[in-house]
Amino acid sequence: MKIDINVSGPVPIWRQIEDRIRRAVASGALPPGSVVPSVRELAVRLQVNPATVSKAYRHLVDADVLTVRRGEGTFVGALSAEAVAGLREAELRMVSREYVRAARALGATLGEATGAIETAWEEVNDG
Amino acid sequence: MKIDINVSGPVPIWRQIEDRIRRAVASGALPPGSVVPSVRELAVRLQVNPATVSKAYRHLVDADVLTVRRGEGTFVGALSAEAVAGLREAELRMVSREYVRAARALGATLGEATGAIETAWEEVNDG
DNA sequence: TGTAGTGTGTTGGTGGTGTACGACAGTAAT
DNA sequence: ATTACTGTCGTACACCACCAACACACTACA
Repeated sequence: MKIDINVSGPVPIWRQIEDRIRRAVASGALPPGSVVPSVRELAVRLQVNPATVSKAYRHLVDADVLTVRRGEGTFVGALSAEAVAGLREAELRMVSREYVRAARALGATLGEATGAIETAWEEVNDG
Repeated sequence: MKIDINVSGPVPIWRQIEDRIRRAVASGALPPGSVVPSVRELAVRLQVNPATVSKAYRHLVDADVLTVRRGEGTFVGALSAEAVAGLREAELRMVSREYVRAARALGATLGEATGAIETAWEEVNDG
């Protein structure tokens, strides 16, 4: 469980946390039923207020991704394998579309767009 | 010159405008020396305040992408062809890395990542 | 030559939304 | 009871977007 956030920039911290957790669940790195870092622990690790982390968790609870047992901790919900797979596919589709939109705006061809991905694939270190 | 913005959502309007203009310049749709829509005109078209557009333009001026001739209008700076190409490449590299980071976080393979791009390429309508 | 008119971008003041914080409340175990 | 953990509540602050008025440049016309 490794999370790094960008404090500056337009996207709120709690949303960054939400996205990371959601992706971790979708990827299988956080299996259903497993425990996620406590609000305080993650807050300390990210140099952030507990309430900020709590807000991200709450959104994920509303989306049925996490469940909270007060006084005990926060856990990944009891999602079926299909639900996890669907979550993953939906996430991948979303980021793909976003990238395609940007690439088209730059006047890139499909080959150029995928080529840029292959190049970036080497450069980006594993999370 | 066609711009659509998302009023809701976390990313500020002025930053959306900044990104669109920058990409238009990088793609060659807005050649060096050409005139960009006036602050007022774009403000009316986007249903937005002139000061908001002005803020976006000012950022692009600071980045040497645009130049302002007060009383006359705002123009794309006198960038060389290499500068434009560099701008385009930098932009493409940035969005590529962002996508790769997300795809890796989802545990996707390179083939799956590029495949998702190809799928999305068909679905996304041209800007 | 000067003066009004229309175009341009810019500035100070204001209201509102939402973030991130410090302090608080609840629960389990010792 | 007390301790140490959990998640949550009210609030100050920052930032965004709006509004109105401003400063500058060119043109038309008398």
